[in-house]
Amino acid sequence: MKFTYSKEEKLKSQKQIEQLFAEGHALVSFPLKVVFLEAPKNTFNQAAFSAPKRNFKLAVHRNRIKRQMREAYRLQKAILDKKSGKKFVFLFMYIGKETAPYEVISSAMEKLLQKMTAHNA
RNA sequence: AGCGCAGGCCGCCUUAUCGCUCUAUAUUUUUAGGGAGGAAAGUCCGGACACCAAAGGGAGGCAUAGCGGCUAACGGCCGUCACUCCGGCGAAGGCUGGGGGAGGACAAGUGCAACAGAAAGAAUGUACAGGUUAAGCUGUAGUGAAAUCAGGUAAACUCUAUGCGGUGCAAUGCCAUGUAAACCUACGAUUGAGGGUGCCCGCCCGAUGUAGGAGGGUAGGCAGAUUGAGCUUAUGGGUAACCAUAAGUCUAGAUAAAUGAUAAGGAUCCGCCUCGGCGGAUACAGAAUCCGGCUUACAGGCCUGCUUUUUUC
Repeated sequence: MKFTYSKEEKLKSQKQIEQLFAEGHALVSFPLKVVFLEAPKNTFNQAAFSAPKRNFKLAVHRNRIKRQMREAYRLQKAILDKKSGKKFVFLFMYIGKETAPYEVISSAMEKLLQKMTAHNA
């Protein structure tokens, strides 16, 4: 297993994102929240990351949060692949009001991934 | 040397591991190299470029305002003068150093104005003198920068001169994919529906058309787009902004949006203190068509000029 996160693993389709909001399930592990949905047609798991402009006015802060979330996902996404070949789309959101150290984001991401694995098993 | 003011410059570094993106090279995932800023920000001016109707006339609106220069252009920059502020020298006239410097017109109209004063444009008071049938009718005193004499003010309306067409890369062109020349309603076919990126005129386009409804589909790629009023150095011209010539150089190019994450070490600053360590801090902030400016934010450090204080000679 490689710790990669390339273009194929980014969620881009606006249609899929709309569907995700409409039909997806949500899980929370502060300060992160994830919305996910099974996507049988996909050949990869696809993920997107967001930090709301309402809580983080500066682009620098939003960039940093998204980068840290992406890094945490990249290093720990192997948890998802242990089970069946089902593919999913995800949207990770940062719901905290202030920036957090990387360890906090990393451990929150780990919990989320394990919760999802349990939910889908 | 310290403090203050003004201006300019820099604005953390190295290594390792795991990743992202672009370009070459390989051709099946190797190898090599590039990868945020001085403000990338605010989107306030000016351009390049693109389209809108040949981008034409008018109304309206906006901007600028001593003089000279620079520039592709500007509301920017440079120089300079009137004026003005702070300091030094001098008895004084004045000389000198630094800072500010939106500064056309109040001889067209309208408006505004602290204090003093009876009164600052429909108001003529008090005292004295003159004068008359009578009367602020005349003069002086007093207030003030200014009193039937008019003055000040235009970053007040306004006037004058000059300039400005509009919209912006989500512009625009091409390729691919998909659907439906389907259905309903209204209007209309040269006597013109409707449209052409503010208004009026003019002009242009315009018929299997136009507008609306309901219900579907696509929302990918390429060009624009990263070589440009480019950057560095040298020489020459110019007080300067800047210009000319020569040589060298290629320096981000993403698109649900790369430029990162983690660890270790170092540097600078601050605090504690057992003088060797420990703890903390390292700002403002993230390219999106590209340039030239302006404005605003900024830990810490360096340089230059001036004022002032102290010490030494």
